[in-house]
Amino acid sequence: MVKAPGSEKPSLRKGSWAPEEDRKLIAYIRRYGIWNWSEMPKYAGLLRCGKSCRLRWMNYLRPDIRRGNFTQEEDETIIKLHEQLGNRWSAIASRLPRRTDNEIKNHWHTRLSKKRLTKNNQQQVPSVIESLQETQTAAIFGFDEANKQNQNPPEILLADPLPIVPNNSPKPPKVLTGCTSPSPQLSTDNCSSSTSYVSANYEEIYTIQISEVNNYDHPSENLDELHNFWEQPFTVDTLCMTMAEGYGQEATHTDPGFVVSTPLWEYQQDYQFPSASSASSYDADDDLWVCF
DNA sequence: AATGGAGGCAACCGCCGGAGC
DNA sequence: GGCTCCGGCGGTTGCCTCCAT
Repeated sequence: MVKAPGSEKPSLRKGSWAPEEDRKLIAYIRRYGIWNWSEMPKYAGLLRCGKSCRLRWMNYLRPDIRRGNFTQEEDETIIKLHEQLGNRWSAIASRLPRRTDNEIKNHWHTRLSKKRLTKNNQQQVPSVIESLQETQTAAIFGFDEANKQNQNPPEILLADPLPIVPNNSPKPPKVLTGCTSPSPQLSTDNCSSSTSYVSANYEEIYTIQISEVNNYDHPSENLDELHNFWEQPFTVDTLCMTMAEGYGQEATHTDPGFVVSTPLWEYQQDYQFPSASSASSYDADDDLWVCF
């Protein structure tokens, strides 16, 4: 039996992700959201399995991930939670804002388990851990009154950064109602030194080229619309599609219906939202800033 | 400067549970 | 109830970098 030309499945790539692949994945998710991991690679022009894409996004490319060294408070929290929960890394990660289970797991195996072993051998119990067991850990999980600027936002502000398309949708939707990747001027405070090209080239990766988007084999895409979207510079205005845009209208961040979800806000903390004129408000239920 | 070992971490693998049919 | 698909999770692997020799 002879296979028809082109009928064979292309072999899937494995191993480290190239910057090009990262850009494609980010561009696609920013455009269409997450609708089906197993189908997504095909449309995004990636020779990767869906699981690989999901892992890459969840553990590395998501804009709301904090990277870099763990603080002592985080270490102590992990140790404490590990005592309570065991190896349930996802449960532990859910208590540590912006840290992934994979990162915590690696950190545990490479640093904390040894550290803990050493301490146990010395028959010592860290006093800080004891105090943590007795007191509320709000200072770790939310704002610290004494040092607000260096703390993570409250957990409630860290909603999923991207619109989720219902799984039963056979094709990506034409229009999204939100787009919340970070601005290019990311803080490098939390980036690890040089462990990965992504840390060093984070900004570059978020600069998506129009040609890459054009390569999407997407049946329902309007390329002109795509051109317009990607030709715009990265600004607060253009990073956020608006409800008005959903109906084919132009809009800016001051227009009624302008919506920005908090992950973007998180990266734009020096941005003056129009709330100063009481024309907008934060909707905690939907995790959005809305203009009126 | 070359090399080998150790550590760190991104990514893979296999399993499991839930949803849909 | 059984099957399939998909997403999530934890264990593990293997590559890369750093550092001591």
